[in-house]
Amino acid sequence: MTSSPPSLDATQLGAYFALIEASSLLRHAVEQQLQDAGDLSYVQFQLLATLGDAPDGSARMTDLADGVVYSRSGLTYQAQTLEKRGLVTRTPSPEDERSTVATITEDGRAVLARVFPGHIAILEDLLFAPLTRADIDALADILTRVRDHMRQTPPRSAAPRGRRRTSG
Amino acid sequence: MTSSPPSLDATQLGAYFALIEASSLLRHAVEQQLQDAGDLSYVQFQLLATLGDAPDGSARMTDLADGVVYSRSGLTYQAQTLEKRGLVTRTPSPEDERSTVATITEDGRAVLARVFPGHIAILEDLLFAPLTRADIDALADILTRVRDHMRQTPPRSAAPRGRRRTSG
DNA sequence: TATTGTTATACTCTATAACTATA
DNA sequence: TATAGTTATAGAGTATAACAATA
Repeated sequence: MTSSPPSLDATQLGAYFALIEASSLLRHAVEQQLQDAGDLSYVQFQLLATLGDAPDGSARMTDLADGVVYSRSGLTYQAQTLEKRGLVTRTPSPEDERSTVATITEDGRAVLARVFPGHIAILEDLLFAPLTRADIDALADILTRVRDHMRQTPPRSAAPRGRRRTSG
Repeated sequence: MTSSPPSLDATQLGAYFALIEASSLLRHAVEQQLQDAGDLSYVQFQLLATLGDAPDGSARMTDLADGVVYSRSGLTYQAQTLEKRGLVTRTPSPEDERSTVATITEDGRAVLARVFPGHIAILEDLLFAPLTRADIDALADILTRVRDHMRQTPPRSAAPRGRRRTSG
């Protein structure tokens, strides 16, 4: 009874389920490791890593929220948590007084450094171990395209407020 | 030892980030749709879908927990929620009095049916739209291997009680 | 008026531990 | 004693709406 197109073929279904389950298992394992090694949630790690990757260790809250979290209040919550622990600082932006700039601290970088090795070890063990170099190349290529496409495609029920700013 | 390679190459990093971000965006979009169309969380959908897929619409709680959820109490919680809504029933197993068997109801199947089209539409739009047939084949192949590998690899800190083993 | 960010709040989800009951 | 499941409970995380301040 495949009336309309309400159906996927077996391969599509397989890709979907495997994607969800693999990412779910990976995420779970990584979260455990981050918690054990650095008392960090995954989101917190993403924030620290994003800041640590920036040239000056800083980023505007909005940009952080765009890349990592889905709601502004969620980011505020996480930033507060990190600030209480002294892993980031928040200061008003000199250029735009409305903006807040988050900056990773030395302690923040230290936590990041403490957490990285185990993080990478899990990726090696869980994600890359069963893959060939060609697999990894293909996976990166395919998923990068998917991600870029998803970023461009606005959510069905676009929030009344926040826009995805990739439209530039 | 073997803490030697505390670094990944650019392609590995790309594959990892793309995997996390793509699955995260997809998950988010799907959760939104499931919520809107059927007032279901993703886990609840997974439970219903698993039951709906079973020959008799039933499964033991433990088996459900193994596939979908990470803790028993979490499954109990979700099963209760679904039961309150009349989407599943729970009955003691005749074979093993310790076990509980969850069964999807007609209403449960109806919700599933109501939710499916939109679910599939999102997958088409977000996940498959930018991919060729060959991409999808490759993705399914690679991620299936990854998932199977992850399933076999036990979590680092195994819970004192529940083993994640499919020791059947 | 639009944008940036915070606060208050409510809610969902998850996990741990203690507990019951059956094998 | 080991397994299956529930309950109590506590905590983390998220989102919405109201709010304040700047552009």
